[in-house]
Amino acid sequence: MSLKPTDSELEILHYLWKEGPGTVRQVHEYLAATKEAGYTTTLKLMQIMHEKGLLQRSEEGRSHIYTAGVSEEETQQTLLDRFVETTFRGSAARLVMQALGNHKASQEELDEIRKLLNDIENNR
Amino acid sequence: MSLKPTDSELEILHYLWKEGPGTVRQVHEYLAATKEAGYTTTLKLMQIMHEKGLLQRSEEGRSHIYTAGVSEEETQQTLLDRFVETTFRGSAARLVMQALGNHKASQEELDEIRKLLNDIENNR
DNA sequence: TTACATCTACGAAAATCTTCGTAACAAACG
DNA sequence: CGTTTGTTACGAAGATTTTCGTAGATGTAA
Repeated sequence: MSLKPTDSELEILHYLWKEGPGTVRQVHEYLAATKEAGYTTTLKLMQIMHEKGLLQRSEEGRSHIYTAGVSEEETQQTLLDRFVETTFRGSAARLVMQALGNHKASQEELDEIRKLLNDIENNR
Repeated sequence: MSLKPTDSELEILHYLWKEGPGTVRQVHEYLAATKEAGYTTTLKLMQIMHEKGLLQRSEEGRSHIYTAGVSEEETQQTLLDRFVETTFRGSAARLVMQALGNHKASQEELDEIRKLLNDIENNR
C-alpha cells in the first residue's frame, strides 16, 4: 500500500479513524469546525478518495456511508518512511531525537519509549 | 520562518547544506545522479526558491553562486512540527514510538536516545 | 401536488508545483 | 571574425490538488 494521502485527505481519514463510519455531512461538519470549506468540496474530495481506494462506502438510503479504506497505522508508517527519507535523509534516529528535543512528552510516554528501546535491543 | 519547502526543493537544500555554496550546474549534476531532470528545470526551481527566500545568491562572473537561505535544523523542525500535526494529530510521542518500531536505528543511536530520555526527565 | 431541503454526480476553474522550450547574452575556441 | 558552448531569464504547458457552481434525483413538509 503506497497510497499517499494529501493533507486534506488525511483530515478526512482522521475523522473516520477516530469516529468510525460516517456520511459526507458528518465529515463536512467536522472539517468546517476548523476551516472554511463548501459542502461539495468535501463531497468531491471523498468521491476522489473512494476512487483511489482510500475510502470505502455503502449505500444507506439516499446517501452514502463512508469508511476508511486504509488503516491508520499502515498509513502513518508509509508517510513516516517517506518523511524520514525526504526530510531527514533516511535517519530515523535523527528524527526521533529532534522530536524528543522539542516536544513535551508525559512520563508515561517516556517510559513507553524506554521500554521500546529495550525491546529493540533484546530482539536482535 | 514558516516556509515550507516542497520535496524537490528539499533535495536542492540538502545538497547546499551538505556541500556548501554551489552553482546551478553543481546542484543539477547532484540531482541528475538519482533522477531524470533537465538543466533548466533545476535552474527554474532555484530561481523560484531564491524569490521565496529559500536560497540566497551572489554573482560570480556570468553565473550565480547559491547558498541555502534557511538552516537545516530550523527547516527540519518546521517540517517536523507540521508533520506531527497532520499525520500524528499532534502526538510527538506516537511518532517517536512508530519510528522506533521500525528497527532502523543502530546501537549508538539507541544509546543516544536513551540519554536524551534521561535528560528530559532530569530537567523538569 | 408543489415547494423546499438534501443528497450525488460532474465539469471546470483556481492554485500550486514541475517541467521544459526558446531567447538573449557573453565567454571561449577555431 | 564567426561558431560553439554555457549561462540566465522567462513564458507556458502539464500535473496534481483544491474548490465550487450547477444539474438531477429523491425525500419532506405545507
